[in-house]
Amino acid sequence: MDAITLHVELDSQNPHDGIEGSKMTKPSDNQGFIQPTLSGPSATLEASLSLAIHEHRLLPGTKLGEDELSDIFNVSRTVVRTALQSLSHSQLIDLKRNRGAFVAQPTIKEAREVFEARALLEPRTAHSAAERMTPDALAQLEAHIAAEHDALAAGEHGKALRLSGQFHIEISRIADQSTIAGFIERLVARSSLIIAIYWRRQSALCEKHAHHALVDAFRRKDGTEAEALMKSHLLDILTALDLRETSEPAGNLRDVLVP
Amino acid sequence: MDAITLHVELDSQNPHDGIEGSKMTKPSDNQGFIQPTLSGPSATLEASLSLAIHEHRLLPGTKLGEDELSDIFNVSRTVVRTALQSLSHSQLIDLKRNRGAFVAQPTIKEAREVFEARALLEPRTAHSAAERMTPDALAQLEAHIAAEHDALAAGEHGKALRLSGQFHIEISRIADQSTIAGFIERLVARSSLIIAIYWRRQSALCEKHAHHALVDAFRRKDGTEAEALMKSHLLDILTALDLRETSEPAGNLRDVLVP
DNA sequence: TGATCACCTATTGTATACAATGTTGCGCAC
DNA sequence: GTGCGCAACATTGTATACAATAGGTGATCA
Repeated sequence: MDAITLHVELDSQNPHDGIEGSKMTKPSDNQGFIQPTLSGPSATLEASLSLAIHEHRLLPGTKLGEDELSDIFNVSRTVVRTALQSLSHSQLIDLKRNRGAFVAQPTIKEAREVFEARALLEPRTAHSAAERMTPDALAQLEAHIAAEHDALAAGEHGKALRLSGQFHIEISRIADQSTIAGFIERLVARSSLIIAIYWRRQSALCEKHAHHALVDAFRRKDGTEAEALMKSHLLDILTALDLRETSEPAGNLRDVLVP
Repeated sequence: MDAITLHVELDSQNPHDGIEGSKMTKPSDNQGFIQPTLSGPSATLEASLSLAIHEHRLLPGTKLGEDELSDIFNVSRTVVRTALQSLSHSQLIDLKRNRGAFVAQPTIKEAREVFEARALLEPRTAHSAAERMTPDALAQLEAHIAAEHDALAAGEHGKALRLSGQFHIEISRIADQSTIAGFIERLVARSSLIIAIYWRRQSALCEKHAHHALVDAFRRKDGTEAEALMKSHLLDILTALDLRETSEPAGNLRDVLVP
């Protein structure tokens, strides 16, 4: 039930390449990190891994060997370990002692918890954001939606998924609540893992409409409407997940075998 | 405005001593860590530092030198760095590149944000906890309040403060929302720093009454009442802080000098 | 006497070597 | 043939040595 091989291609020569594209086109795109926790080489590594996870190039359960990563990025294991510890704190990866690092596999219970927490934080935050909305912030959100659309049109589903998550983070940043924004950032990150595991719709993530509606509410500075829209948007995502207990990988053997 | 010397005495021989007392008497007392992020020696170090910060033996701004800590705890700097990075993620310490680790000094803005986040999360969580309350959990909370009382009576203000914060964490754990509990844990930790900096009442933290009232509501499984009590309790703490802008250490020099 | 520059020291950042642990595969016994 | 146990291996945990950087201190010059 674990340890898918590391099948994603990570640029060995210049790890910056992977993020440079989006960074150049949109200055606001800081790879999903509101407040980078690290600096120096390990920050680059952390960003690359985080990006790959957000874009579903690294799937839940994938083992992230220290030697493997240090080879790929041409840094020492010390740097790799620093980055892995950081990602472990963001709950993007599980760090098992003497076993190694694995891309996290949120359980169904954790998935529910994540969306309960989001339901508690994000609607109110959207309300605040609407009230504090400025022309600049609005333009930024509109540009963001356009980028989402472009990515989807180009068939870059991973990038589109990451951008759609980042949309939520930018809203929380506009609300000028960096503490809550940090929490939402973590929740969005885990949501990406949850979607990777439990998404059931055949179609791609269709958040275009919901995000457009939100921006409309923001344009009118209609906090109440934004709050309601965010609430239903989160519910939409949640209902598109298959969180039936049966899809769990049989953690409780006895319950499965003894009727 | 920074770098108070490391004046706290940390047991060098057996770092476990500091936490052993409360751990033995109350099995539920896991030093404030709901889900320990580290394991091994660095976890011990992390726990000791976290404890010292929660009990205000380590004050905001205190520099935590790597060599100093590795001497005190008889571990290598590698282990120390791991613990410091972990604490940095909890925002209990600031890690400044090439400068070192300092016990965090939340700004006034951050202090407000922390309590806004708590106001968003904790009342609803208390509501859930009340509905899910079991006799065991209730007994645990009552024992916790008794421990708070004992610590206060013994003049152990630091311990009392830590326990009063932990009370909130235990409530969130009873609500069976580990994700939200993790957030509340972080918020409580930062609240401890905020109290260390901005507390203005001469008297000690008088949370006895509020916590008792909460337990009463829990006993009756009155979620609505618990929610309201928690809300006003948080407001009480907030109003006991001196968050006037003037007490900031003059970050904006121009505003101060040019009338 | 004051300020500026350069050097020096103290401290952190990184790499590597060694120790410890978990896993896997093979062989042996039953 | 199956199950157990041991041993070799791969991988992570820890310690230490070296490199790099920032801050402080002293000297020198205006």
